[in-house]
Amino acid sequence: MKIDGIDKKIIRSLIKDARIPILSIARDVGISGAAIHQRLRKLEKSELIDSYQMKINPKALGYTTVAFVGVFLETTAVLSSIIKRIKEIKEVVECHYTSGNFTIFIKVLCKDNEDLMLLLDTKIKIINGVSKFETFISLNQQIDRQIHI
Amino acid sequence: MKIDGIDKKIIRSLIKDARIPILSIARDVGISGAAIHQRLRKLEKSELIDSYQMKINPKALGYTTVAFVGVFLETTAVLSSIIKRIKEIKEVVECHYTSGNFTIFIKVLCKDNEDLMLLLDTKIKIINGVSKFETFISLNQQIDRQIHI
DNA sequence: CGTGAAACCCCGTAGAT
DNA sequence: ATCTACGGGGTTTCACG
Repeated sequence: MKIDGIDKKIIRSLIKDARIPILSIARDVGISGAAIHQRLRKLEKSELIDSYQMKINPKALGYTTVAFVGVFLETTAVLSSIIKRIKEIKEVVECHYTSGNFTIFIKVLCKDNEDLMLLLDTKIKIINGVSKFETFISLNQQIDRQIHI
Repeated sequence: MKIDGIDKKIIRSLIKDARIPILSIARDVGISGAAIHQRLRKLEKSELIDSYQMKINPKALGYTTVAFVGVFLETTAVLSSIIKRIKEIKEVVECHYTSGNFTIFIKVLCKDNEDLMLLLDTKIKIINGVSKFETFISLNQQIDRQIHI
């Protein structure tokens, strides 16, 4: 998959604002709307474009606490059934199977620290196969971006 | 900030596909385009909507390794200057100031594990004030979603 | 890979309910 | 808060270079 300078400009525009009109990109770049359209179709088919998403601001919904939880599993634990249980926890936004100290690693959003404690206590701890976990609370997110194009 | 069922439908549509036409949402929901338009304006003003973003698939660019790095800082370290150095590393997509075991916690995307080793060795380790760090490689991401609406 | 034209569709606003 | 209507503009496809 090779992308040229024009593709990069299209991608950068749409990363900044996914709802920008193609014709507006076309004017910026200096080629016709039809050409941008054609390139976009190709980029979409190439799987370089995963999706176009509206991004919600969790703080506006009262979710002010971001935390990472490293989970240790018992050797007898069945991963797939644990993942299934974790998926049911709506506060979980990421879940990774990891090498390193932990077996799985999750990112959660909670309304406050008390809700986080409650979540750990009533939703994580009780999952069968979870032996222990370690929590890291994000006091401040300094960087949030996509891979550089 | 109170949102009703119609707002939720609008938000869910746009999380799934940020480029969907307002009129298409209108037909789904069963009210006019003008009404959807007005609701969207309100949602945007409320800061519930952070942005509309095209999401890139890093794998299509050859970035196959996802890792988290917990960094310990020396007590004398100046946070802001360290963050500044970290921002210059293009593979870093998230950076959090955390409570817990680590001082800062970052998420990185690399082409492969060798590139990750190189990054840790030549870009993280050498930052003034970094005393040590711990790496967790994501072997598989099982969940990637936004807060549930 | 690029173009412009044509047909179709959408957006944003205005004014009424 | 919703509607219809409208004018300006956007999207998509096409034949062609």
